[in-house]
Amino acid sequence: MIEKVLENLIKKALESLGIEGAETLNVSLEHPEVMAHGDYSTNVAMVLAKKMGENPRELAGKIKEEMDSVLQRNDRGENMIEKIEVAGPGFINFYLAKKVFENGVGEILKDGNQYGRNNILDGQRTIIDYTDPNPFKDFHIGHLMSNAIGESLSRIMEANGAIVKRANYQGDVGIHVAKAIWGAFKMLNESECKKAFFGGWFGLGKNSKIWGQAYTLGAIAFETDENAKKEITNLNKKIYDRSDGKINKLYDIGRKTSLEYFEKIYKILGTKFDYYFFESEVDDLGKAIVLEAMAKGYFEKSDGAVIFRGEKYDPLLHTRVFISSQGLPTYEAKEIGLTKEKYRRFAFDKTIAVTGNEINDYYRVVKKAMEFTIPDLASKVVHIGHGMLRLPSGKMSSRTGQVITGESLLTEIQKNILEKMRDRMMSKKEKTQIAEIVAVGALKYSILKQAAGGDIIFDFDKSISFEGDSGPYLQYSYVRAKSVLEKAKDENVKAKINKGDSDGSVLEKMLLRFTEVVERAGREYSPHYLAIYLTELASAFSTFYAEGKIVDKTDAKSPYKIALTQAFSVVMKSGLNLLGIKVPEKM
RNA sequence: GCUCCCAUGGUGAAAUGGAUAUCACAACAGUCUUCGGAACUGUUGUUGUGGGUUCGAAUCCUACUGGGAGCACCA
Repeated sequence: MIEKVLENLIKKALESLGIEGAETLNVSLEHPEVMAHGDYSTNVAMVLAKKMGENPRELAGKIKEEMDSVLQRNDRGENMIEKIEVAGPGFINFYLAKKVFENGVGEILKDGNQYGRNNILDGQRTIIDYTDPNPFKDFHIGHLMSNAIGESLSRIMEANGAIVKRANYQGDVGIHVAKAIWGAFKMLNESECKKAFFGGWFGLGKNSKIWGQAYTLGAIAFETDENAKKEITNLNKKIYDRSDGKINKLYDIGRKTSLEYFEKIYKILGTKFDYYFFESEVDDLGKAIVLEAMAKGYFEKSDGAVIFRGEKYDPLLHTRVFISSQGLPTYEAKEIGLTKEKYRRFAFDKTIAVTGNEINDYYRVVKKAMEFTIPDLASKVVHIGHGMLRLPSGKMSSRTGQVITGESLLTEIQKNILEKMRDRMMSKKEKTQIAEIVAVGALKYSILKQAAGGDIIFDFDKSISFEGDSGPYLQYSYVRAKSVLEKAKDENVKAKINKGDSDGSVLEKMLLRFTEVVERAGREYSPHYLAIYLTELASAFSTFYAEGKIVDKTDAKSPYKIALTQAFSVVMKSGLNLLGIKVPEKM
């Protein structure tokens, strides 16, 4: 809104100066890094000066003079700009009038939890595909990472006006399943297997742990024991064609308990998927599409396998196998089938897959192959590769059993938080619930605060801090605000915005930037802009909070301060919600 | 070997080609009869190396050094 006003002003000033061609220049209008430099700043003079061969500062001065006189001619009562200054090498800085902030705060209170929502994506139909754990294997911290990013992106895109469907793509067939089943048969004796067939056995959580161990056993044997390798390959075939009743039963139980266990985790994390896709339902489709394209010459046979020569189209791509020499579709072919199947279920304008970045290079090959196999969909496919959660000791591997499961990590964090809460006067049940919200918040924030592409070095003691730059810090600032509002209610001081109340504080300025941050986070698929913003906002509120009493009957500005506090609580709650983080009412 | 990604205070990170490189942790020095101290204020300290483009470079180009990932039937 205000950006439009400023852009128009710049345009008018340039027109009256007779400067042409400014439209095509790369002119920016941005917030100066230092707030003392004003609310907005433009580099238009510096860009133009280069083109016109003039001194940038002098030109900035001329443009500023012109803008001042444009403002004079306009209705001064409606003027939203307090002053304009030329600074530095030729920046033109704008300082907004108090009433802009007062109106802004009023708008936040009026819109409530709708504040910040916008329509820049205009109903764009979007599928976001994330988490993607494999049944029969552990749900490890890498899956937590994909989930945190995917869920947050989903919410941000929704806030920007998209229609979002959440999808989860899981590998329920393949050699990893055979490894786990093989391991399970080795680990369990006759009677345990019998019990397993009746679905009894251990609790749900433990059951999943058994599968993780079974997988590790099978995976190691597969690499070190030739006999075992043969048995597992054989088992894999039997799983595929469902020819053995005993195996089928164990497979069905394993698949079911795995998926139920994942659901439990999604509930804690706050994700509800609209669609589930399984490899077993897209592999035939993917294979068929590839074979059809091979007839047209886009794929070729090599050593019995069907391959795609990516380097033919782009030197940065390479050759990949899409159908193995055994005739089984690989990940690449399945991904094509998946995309087609996604579209069949929900005709999307865009589909976004969130996965680990180790597949970045071959996703590029797959995308190129899509241009030939499913050309109408290929341009709608976006891949976001996130970094890995690394342990200080090195890479995580479920093959060697060196994993931290998502569950154990969350439990550990929750324990720390409960310890911190031990003096709180609350029931044990309430404490546990709050600790869960805070634990999930701490974990998600530590993932979302940095740009998605990079790795996160995961130090158990340091990464999950409850101070400063952390999820609990944000939740805590919200709880404090709520506490203030409680007191205001008790003392019957109501929020009110009077003309001239604004003092142009950092808190006011930050509050009004929420919408543009939501837009940017959506445009660049980067939740971390939001996370960073919320931390700055919380910090501004904490400073404001410490400056003096907010609720004070003797202070004429108290109603405005309460209004600010309320606006803060609204924005913080919405912002955290967009990160997929819940807010407790106390903690 | 080839390709891609990355390198920012002691540590972990941020920065749409813009002004004095921002934040947190740690360290040090302070604030506390309060609306919740999981807080606030202050101090110290940073763009891997060499060239180049630009009025202006952490950001773009180039060479090097160091790290990570990928490179044919796993995903």
